[in-house]
Amino acid sequence: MEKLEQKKAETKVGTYELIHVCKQTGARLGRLHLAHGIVETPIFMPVGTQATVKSLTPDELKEDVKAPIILSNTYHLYLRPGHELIKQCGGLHKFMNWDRNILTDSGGFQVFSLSGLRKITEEGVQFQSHIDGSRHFISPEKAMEIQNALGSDIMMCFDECTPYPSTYDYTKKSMERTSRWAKRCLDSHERKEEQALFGIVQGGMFKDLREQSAKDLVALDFPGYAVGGLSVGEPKELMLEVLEQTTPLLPENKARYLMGVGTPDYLIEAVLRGIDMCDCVLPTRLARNGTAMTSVGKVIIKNKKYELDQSPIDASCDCYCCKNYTKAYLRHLFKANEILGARLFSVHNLRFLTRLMENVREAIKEDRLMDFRNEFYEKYGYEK
RNA sequence: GGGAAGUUGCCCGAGUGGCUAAAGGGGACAGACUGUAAAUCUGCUAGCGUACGCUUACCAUGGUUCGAAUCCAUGACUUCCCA
Repeated sequence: MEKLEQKKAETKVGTYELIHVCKQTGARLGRLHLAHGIVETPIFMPVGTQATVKSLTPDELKEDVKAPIILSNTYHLYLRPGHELIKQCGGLHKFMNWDRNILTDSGGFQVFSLSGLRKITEEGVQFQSHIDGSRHFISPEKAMEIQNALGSDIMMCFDECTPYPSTYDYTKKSMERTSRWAKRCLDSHERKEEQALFGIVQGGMFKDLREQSAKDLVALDFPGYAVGGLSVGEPKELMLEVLEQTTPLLPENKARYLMGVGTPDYLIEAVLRGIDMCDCVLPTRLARNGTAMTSVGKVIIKNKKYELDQSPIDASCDCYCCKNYTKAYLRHLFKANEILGARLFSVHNLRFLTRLMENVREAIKEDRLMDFRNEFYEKYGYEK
């Protein structure tokens, strides 16, 4: 027992342990060693931008969803309540009462999504707060300082999520800057023993730029790598093509994280292409907007056809929502704008994706991920 | 019994002569959402037609007018005030 503890302490944070490769597909089953526990991969990570997975308690995330890791966000927590405040409150885990792992996004996505409010230079990004319009400057060093203060288990490099579509020239310039920023992030990261810093591959939809980006980042030897700049509006086929070309460029002994993907089909396709981790706001956002993800496709609960439906959202689901409530009742909650509806759907959608990944891991272990995929699509109503 | 105000599409409500099949809400119906500026946003809501369009529409009936939801008369109903 002592020996095991010792071994655990010696395992560097961010260490990826490859357990098995699916003989049918090449998909990876693994374990990611982090400061707040081991994460079995492939994994879907719920997003809790503002130090809360919207509408859910940590207990619900643990017991109902069964999430070992969640995301939070550098930019948002820096603006409100402020990373120094969170540090003074004992760090992000204590602050939000979450004792499992946290991955913090760097704010790179906000460079993309708040494009009307910022200006990018070599030094960093000048932002105007979306809350009060005040001006702020986030550099790679600043993003590291914030994430060090938050104390997340996985930190992300400060990058630019290149918009789609972008020209070759812009994408190249942006990708090269992201590479230079990655080096600066690595150099200014002060808590390497507790916090694993992941690099982010950019390069838009251009093969040679993806190659260059991967090469630049791999040379810096991060404990894990993300594929960024995908799922930003490009067609699915293009996205899968770029992903398929990008993951082989990443080291096999490191975790690979596809950022921002969250529909069941994208998750499965990502795993098939060698991805170990995904995150997305989609399940929680859909939940609040009244759409459930189910094994037979999505359910827009406000539709009239569910008015008297006495069945659960998903009969094959083991979540609290599906074990206790009918579609008719859930429809009523959403029509009446009752907050419980958003909560129950959030539990369900997150559990649905978490369970999907549990099943994916099981299928990889048994070398039948392609069969699983085909069966899943059959029921879900996707063409293969 | 006397006086005043009012009656608009599923509901509330704007509109006081042509630009009105009628603003704006709400509701209903449908859709979108992918490292969260989102419990948000979009479409649609008289009938028929893909559409130019046609038909029926602003309490009822009659009238004025080239033209009426809008002006006049009568009736019905609603609300308020005084007895």
